[in-house]
Amino acid sequence: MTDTDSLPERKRGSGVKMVYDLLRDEILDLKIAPGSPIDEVQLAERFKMSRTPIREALVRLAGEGLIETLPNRSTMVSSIDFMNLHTFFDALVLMYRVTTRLAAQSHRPEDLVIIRGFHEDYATALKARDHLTMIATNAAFHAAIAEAGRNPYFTGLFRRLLDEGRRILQLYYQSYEEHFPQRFVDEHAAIIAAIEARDIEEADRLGKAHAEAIVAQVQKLFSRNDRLDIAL
Amino acid sequence: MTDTDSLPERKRGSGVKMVYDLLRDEILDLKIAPGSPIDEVQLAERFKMSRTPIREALVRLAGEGLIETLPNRSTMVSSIDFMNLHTFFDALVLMYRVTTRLAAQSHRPEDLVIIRGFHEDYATALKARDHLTMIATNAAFHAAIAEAGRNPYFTGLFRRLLDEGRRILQLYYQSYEEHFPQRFVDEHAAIIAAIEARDIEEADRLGKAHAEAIVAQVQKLFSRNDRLDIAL
DNA sequence: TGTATTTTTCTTGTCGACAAATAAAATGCA
DNA sequence: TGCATTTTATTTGTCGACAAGAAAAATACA
Repeated sequence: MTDTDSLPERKRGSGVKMVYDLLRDEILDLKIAPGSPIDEVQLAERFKMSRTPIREALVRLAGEGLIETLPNRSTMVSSIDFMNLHTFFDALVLMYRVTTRLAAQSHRPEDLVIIRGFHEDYATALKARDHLTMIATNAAFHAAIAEAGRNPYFTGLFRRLLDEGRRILQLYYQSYEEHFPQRFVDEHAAIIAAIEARDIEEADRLGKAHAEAIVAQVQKLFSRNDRLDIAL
Repeated sequence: MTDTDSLPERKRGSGVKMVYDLLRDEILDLKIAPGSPIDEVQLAERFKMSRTPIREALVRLAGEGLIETLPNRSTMVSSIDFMNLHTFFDALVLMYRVTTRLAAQSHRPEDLVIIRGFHEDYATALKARDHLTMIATNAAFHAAIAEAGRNPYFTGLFRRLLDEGRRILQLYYQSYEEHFPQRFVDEHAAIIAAIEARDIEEADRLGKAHAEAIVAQVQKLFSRNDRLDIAL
């Protein structure tokens, strides 16, 4: 509830970004449930600004598929399409491979500093059993690898996939609390090593294996839930 | 100049889409040159509506990277980044492969009808030597193949790449008027056949070859221009 | 009581106006 | 004349208000 208590003064143009960033995080952290309605007026009151900048932020979020807008009617947080999760996984695995591969090929020394930073943040969050931070830093870690590959088209799609993945992993850890795989930290380390060694094929292989391990784990959970649904 | 003379009456909500679509086409057909400034007020007068819907259309175009907005300053058509064309080609070739492959795997009979439609439109435009239509229907043809693959993530990125490709091909044909490759029509036909036969590997191979042929041809031109630039 | 129609309420899409930020022009000064 | 500073002009970002559309509520009617 203490969102914008601090500064009633904002710089011109910063409002949109603020609303966009905050709403985006709330959606990706599942603080707003998929399907929830989004009320422009309510947001305007909350951020103490007019509906115009709110609307612009919403248009941008809609452009990234994070919210859906029914003309003349409501706008709501995009629901997760469980029926077509496989398309998501297909795209995710391919982008893991491509970005890791390109990073091995095109990275510069300074990229590795950033990547290692997120790697350590992830390990720390894992030890602290802090799901939210784990998920966010994991996404940041792989996004940083993609950036090191220096292909904005791949980076753009991959970011979108990682975002969607944040919501799915959030769901995952909510229903499956026990599992905190140290294994993923080790795999991250191996990926960094392959990138640094500029071993493209190895980076590709590790990226693929890493992605498929995550996908398999998530699929295991959801298939279990599927069976449950049928049983009920 | 006779853009919106006809209907001064528009339906609520249609204005944004209209401006968006028209501006998008003008950008992709190079009717507005990259780097050109975009004036909100001017557009508002031209379409006889207030700046609000214009602005929303611009925000969406910016979201797709077709225009660039400098805060508090001007907004202009995105320039083509010739220095990093290779990232574009990398992404394009991969998406050609992936989408053709997936189409061979997942298409339904009705998809082929649509694909064949664009195929014929393309052949017709080629015979008529109508560049603009050629380029647009070529993009539509491959977008239709992507749709048949039924992976919205790939389709989304591919559409973006095909859009950007429209601008580049436009440039290409402007400076290199002679070449109207019948070859591409034949390759399209071969791709359709592979998709229909559900021959995934062949579709992949043909998609890759087709993409690389186009890339090679465009690169040949631009490398020639590069040399010219150096000579001057 | 149940269904069709009207009325009301609520949300969105659009508008015109104003204010902040920047660029351009004008002025001052050496 | 050349440069720094002030003034003006232009353009963007934000605001409050209003009207169109759709959903919900209320009413009429069988």
